[in-house]
Amino acid sequence: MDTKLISPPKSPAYKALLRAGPNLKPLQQVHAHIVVSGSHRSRSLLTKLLTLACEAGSILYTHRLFFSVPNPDSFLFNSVIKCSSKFGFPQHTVFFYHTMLGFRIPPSSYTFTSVIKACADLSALGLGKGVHSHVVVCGCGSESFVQAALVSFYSKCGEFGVARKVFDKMPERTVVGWNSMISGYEQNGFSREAIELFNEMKELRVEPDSTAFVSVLAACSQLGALALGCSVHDEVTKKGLYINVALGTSLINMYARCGNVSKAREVFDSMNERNVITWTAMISGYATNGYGTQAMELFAEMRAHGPRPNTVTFVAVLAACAHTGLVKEGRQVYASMRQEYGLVPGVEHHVCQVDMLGRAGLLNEAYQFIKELSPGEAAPPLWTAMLGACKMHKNIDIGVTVAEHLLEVEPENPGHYVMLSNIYALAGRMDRVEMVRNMMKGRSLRKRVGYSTIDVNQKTYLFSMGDKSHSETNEIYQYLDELIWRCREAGYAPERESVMHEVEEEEREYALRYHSEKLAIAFGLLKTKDVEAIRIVKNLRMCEDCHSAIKFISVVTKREIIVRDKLRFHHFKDGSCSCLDYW
DNA sequence: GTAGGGTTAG
Repeated sequence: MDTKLISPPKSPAYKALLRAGPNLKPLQQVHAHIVVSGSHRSRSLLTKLLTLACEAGSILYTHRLFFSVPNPDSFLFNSVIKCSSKFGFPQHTVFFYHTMLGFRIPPSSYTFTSVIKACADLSALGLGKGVHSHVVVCGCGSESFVQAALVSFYSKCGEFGVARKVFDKMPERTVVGWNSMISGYEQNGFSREAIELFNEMKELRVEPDSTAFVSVLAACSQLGALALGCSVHDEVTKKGLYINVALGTSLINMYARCGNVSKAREVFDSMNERNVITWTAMISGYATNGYGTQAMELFAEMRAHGPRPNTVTFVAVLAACAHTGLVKEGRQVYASMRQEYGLVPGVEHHVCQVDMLGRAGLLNEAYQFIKELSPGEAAPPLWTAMLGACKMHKNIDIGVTVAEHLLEVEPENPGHYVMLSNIYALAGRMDRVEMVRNMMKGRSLRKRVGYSTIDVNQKTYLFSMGDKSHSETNEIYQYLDELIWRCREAGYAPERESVMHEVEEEEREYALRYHSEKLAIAFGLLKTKDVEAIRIVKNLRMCEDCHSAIKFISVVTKREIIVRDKLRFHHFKDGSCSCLDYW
């Protein structure tokens, strides 16, 4: 018989607390009983009550309970520090930590782990450094739990070198220690380093757990590395790991962000537990891949039997409406945010609305929307969305006004200059184009360099515009020229080079035909078999000329081409694109 | 006579 079952019975009051659980009203009722029965002097009961109150989300009640105890001991302090950190009240954790020090109660490694986590949640670098010194003084510097927390803290504060230093000095690296560093890399955008470290860990015979897989899958998502992501999924399956919510969601996100939506849906359907994040990931996956209708269907299902949507869910749904031209639906969804769910739309939601109206050609309405929303100064992202719409619909007048305004407010943002110069180019005002370029140069603003990557035989190849660094450069350029020629025969008309149509900041001195995505596609076509789809990841948005050219390439080569750009996916097949040219 | 930590997903 299990010995745990014959542990001594708890007091009735304690059992009542357990029954109440982390629910405020029942807890307060039990509290009243405790007071009436005179057992409110019991530390143990109050400690349990306090942690449950905190878990219930009432930090106020937690404070009241804490200060009802005359001489709090280290046990009570550690409890309140731990639960406030765990249940999302990091600033209170710091407060209780300072109070503890004021009471001259020595902190332990248990105290430190919670406090460091709180500092990480607050991104409070200075504060955390102070705690770190204290850790060393107290002789807790070599505790593996404390070290893992420190690694995570430093990387969340962007102090990468320090995080790595702490990691390198760990005497014994638990899987959690590795995970801290791997996720640190991943969250700071160093996906390749994250994957490298993951492999290094396995070589040292540390078994990855589901958390490790979550991080490495996130790294694959960032890179758009489908083949690698699939092999990680295989590994998860072979290990027989249970697909918990985080792992499943991470898989969905990986497949969606690598362009394989149906596989993402397969994972979604196979999961035992799903939460808001899971649903949002799937909806957003549909939205970014151009499946607006499916996104709306899943959202309807979520409203009917899924978890309650939150503000992030609404960003995904509104983006789906904007990108698919579902104006009527978008208006309804936007209104329902407040009316049905009591959620307050934020800047991201407003941007989606402006984007939606603007793309649909309702420029005046979009303009009105911004004006009514912010009688004073509107947020730059709203004007940026408006500007995109002006360029799309070639509305030079509003476009120039908006762009000039943006240049005033954000003179450091190179994107605004590029947009303005593009609008001038559209209007044929080449003198103005030159002027804007000179302004940029004068302010020594650098444009972002565009590049595209493609994976062939598990190797990643990177191309930038006019790139000639590749060993097979001649072959690639020759093939691309031939390809473009075949496209022209099929009806492709390149954009006139005198008009700069590039959405992003690529040099116009280079011919449009050597944009990085075209180079990567040519390389992919040369190197892979006829049946495979070509998958490209681009760091910026695609220009209209490339978009049009790739449609023709998909016809003349009879290949499916999938391009992930900065914002979303383009699935090219038989001469059309999943974005329906509405991007 | 009270618990037990650090890492993870949109």
